[in-house]
Amino acid sequence: MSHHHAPDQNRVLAALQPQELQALLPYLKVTHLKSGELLVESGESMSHVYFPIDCAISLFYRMESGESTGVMAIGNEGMFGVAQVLGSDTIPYCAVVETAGHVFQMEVAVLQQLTARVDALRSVLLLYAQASLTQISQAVVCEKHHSLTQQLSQHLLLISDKALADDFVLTHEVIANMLGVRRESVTEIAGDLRTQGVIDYNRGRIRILDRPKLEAMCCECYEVVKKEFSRLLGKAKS
Amino acid sequence: MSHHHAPDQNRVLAALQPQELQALLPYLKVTHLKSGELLVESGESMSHVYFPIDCAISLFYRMESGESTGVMAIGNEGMFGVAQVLGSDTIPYCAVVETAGHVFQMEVAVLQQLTARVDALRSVLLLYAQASLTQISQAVVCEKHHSLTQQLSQHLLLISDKALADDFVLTHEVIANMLGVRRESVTEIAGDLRTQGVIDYNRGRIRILDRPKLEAMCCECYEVVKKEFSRLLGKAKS
DNA sequence: AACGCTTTGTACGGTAACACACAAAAGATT
DNA sequence: AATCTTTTGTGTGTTACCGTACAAAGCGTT
Repeated sequence: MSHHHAPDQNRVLAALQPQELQALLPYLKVTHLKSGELLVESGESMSHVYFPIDCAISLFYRMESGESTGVMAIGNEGMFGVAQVLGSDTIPYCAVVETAGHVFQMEVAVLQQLTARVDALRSVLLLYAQASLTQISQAVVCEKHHSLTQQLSQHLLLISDKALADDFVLTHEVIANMLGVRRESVTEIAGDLRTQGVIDYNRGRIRILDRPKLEAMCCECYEVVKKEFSRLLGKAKS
Repeated sequence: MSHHHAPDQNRVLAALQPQELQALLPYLKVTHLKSGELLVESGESMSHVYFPIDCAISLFYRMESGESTGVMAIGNEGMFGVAQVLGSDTIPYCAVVETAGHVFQMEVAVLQQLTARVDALRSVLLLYAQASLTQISQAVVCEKHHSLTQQLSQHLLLISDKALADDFVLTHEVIANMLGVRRESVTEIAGDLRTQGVIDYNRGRIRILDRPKLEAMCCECYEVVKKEFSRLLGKAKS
């Protein structure tokens, strides 16, 4: 991965026609996001939208009880800021960088103006909104019916896809938070996966050793969402 | 409730300015949907979109194992057919009528044309799409952290809101399917609620006796979603 | 080397919801 | 009245994950 980032490394941007992408280019700026960085607080309006390249941004809901729990993760398959495209300045969730990496960022106002004027741009962003709806819907199905083993496997695959790497920085604690379970439960299942030679990990760094096996362990949800993204935004490059 | 239905009984339609609503009127047709009716199969394209008046439409995912499980329910606060607005002809979920009632229906093609031309209409529909995203996101949070008692209470309130009535036709079986739990679990919790005088029920008919108490029993999620709908689409009439 | 912080490991009782099995009751059908 | 179907009730053992507590190990800092 060179230090130069092409816009088509993000699948939403890649779904645009060359001329629309050209129109966007002057307003896209590559930035690096640090792990744990808080992008926006629940209910606050934001200055930029983000098109991830090789990082994962997670949305969290802060419960009245004080704890927070993950809602979804966004990576190179999508964008953070659909709400702004759909006409809402804020969302009731906060956004945190789950794994560090790069993004294309763009000012909200600029995107909104372009979206209003350029039909083809709007079409693509709305298709992503729909893909996004499917992604969350499938999460509802998944957590109701699938075991923690399946969910953890799926989450590791998703993070791997977003980080563009087989290994990434992520503690059991952070995963537990995202999946809405105890840290100890993650440790236990992760231990099983390690015993079976599917993954390895050490102090916050996880590596996927046997991807096919990991895919076999996770539920249909992973594929359902993946297919829907391909259908709506076109096949991924890799 | 008279036999004549005004468009503003649906909150998405009610959010439109008078002139936009006028433009839609010729294409809206009131229909009655029977309980259990299958509106569209997973992956099939549909001829109409629906703006519910006093019924609930549920989305279901058919799992590879054969069972199906609820994803979300749609009533007078929304519409069935956002996917078509966002540019997708199909979704990977099927739609079933959970409680019978009336809808405004409209041909997909007509809505798509109007949406493309009329900015104000598009704005409102996209705001609903965003509200919809919040609704599902909150479902993810809810089923992870809240007890079945809370979820059942919430579901009964939601159905009551959609049916525009304190009592409605709904068996434990159907609720269980929607919430993704066993029928026996629903029977047990519902029995508790009945003992406490919060609800009463009999062979498929449920009545809410003490709404305030029921609201007290359910989690914050109900209010979070309600507020977000109000913020995006304006306050409800009632 | 000593200390502290972060991350991971393990153990134990508790509980909410599960799977399965079957009974009872209320309407519907003949 | 007898039968059938749908809906609801109940009981028994099982399981996945929880809450809590604490130990061990890895890494950084001084």
